[in-house]
Amino acid sequence: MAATEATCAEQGLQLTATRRRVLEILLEEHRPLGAYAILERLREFGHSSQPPVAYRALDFLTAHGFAHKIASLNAYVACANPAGCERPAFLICTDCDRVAETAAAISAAPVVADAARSIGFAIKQEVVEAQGQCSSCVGHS
Amino acid sequence: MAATEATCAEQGLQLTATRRRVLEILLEEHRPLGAYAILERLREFGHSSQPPVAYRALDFLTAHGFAHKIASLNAYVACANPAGCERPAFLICTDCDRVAETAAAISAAPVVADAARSIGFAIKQEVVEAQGQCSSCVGHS
DNA sequence: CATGTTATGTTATTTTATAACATTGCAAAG
DNA sequence: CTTTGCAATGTTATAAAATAACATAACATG
Repeated sequence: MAATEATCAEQGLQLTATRRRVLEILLEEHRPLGAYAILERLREFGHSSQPPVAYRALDFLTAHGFAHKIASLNAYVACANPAGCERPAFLICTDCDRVAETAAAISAAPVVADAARSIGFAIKQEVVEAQGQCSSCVGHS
Repeated sequence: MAATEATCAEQGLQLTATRRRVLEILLEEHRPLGAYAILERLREFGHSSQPPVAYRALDFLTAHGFAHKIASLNAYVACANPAGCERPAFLICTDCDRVAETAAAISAAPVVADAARSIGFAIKQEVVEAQGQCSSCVGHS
């Protein structure tokens, strides 16, 4: 949160009440939340709770790297490293729904990078989302 | 298609009319189609066109690796290598919407594999989707 | 104060996906 | 053969995720 505030101050970004509240909600739960789950939480705090409210805040947060969308879950998480977030990759536990975030430089997968090069594909962005079991859930099933 | 038929025969899977038609539709367009676009095409062929029809066929095709879901697009493509498909990765052109499929062994990204190992995360499946420009679209903008 | 810009509020709708239950077709067991 | 069970399909309804479109507010700057 502090890191996010600092970045916003530095770059002249407006961390408004709604945006801040959405980020706080994501930080409190440290697991992926759907936009409508976030909306419910917002409603508890007296904010307007129409879908665009949540989506606009999420657009802001994800555009600046303060939060990320997990495409395979249609859900959102706070960034684990807002100070220096680069090309994140996610480890999603299919048992407890928690998500670990790790850094993964672009084209972190050499096989993919090679394939891209060989067909002249210019990679701009990569979505890397691994699913499996986290250490607390391994063996529990 | 032949490869898919062979695999089904081998493994006792039923490539029924609807499932076959959906796969044909995906093969004809070789680009990602949304479930409702597929439904529209199905309707042209006199099939029932309620959503579950398409989703059930897609569930079958994706479960057995004959087609894949592109999570970042909420769309589906035919598998480019149904004979021996392993952990596919996708190169998605943001200009022309075409998708190239490449093989990417699990944990193809060493950075991610290392991170997973260090926190005891057991990877089962990876979603790797790169976005950028394909060779025909590079430069055109 | 007028003007432009950025953020919100609000209504409605679109797009994506699934729940739930009825029906059919077929193969194996009795 | 018939009935029992299963896999696939049909159908209705609804849930869940996302956006379009337009109105309003808040605020800095000329």
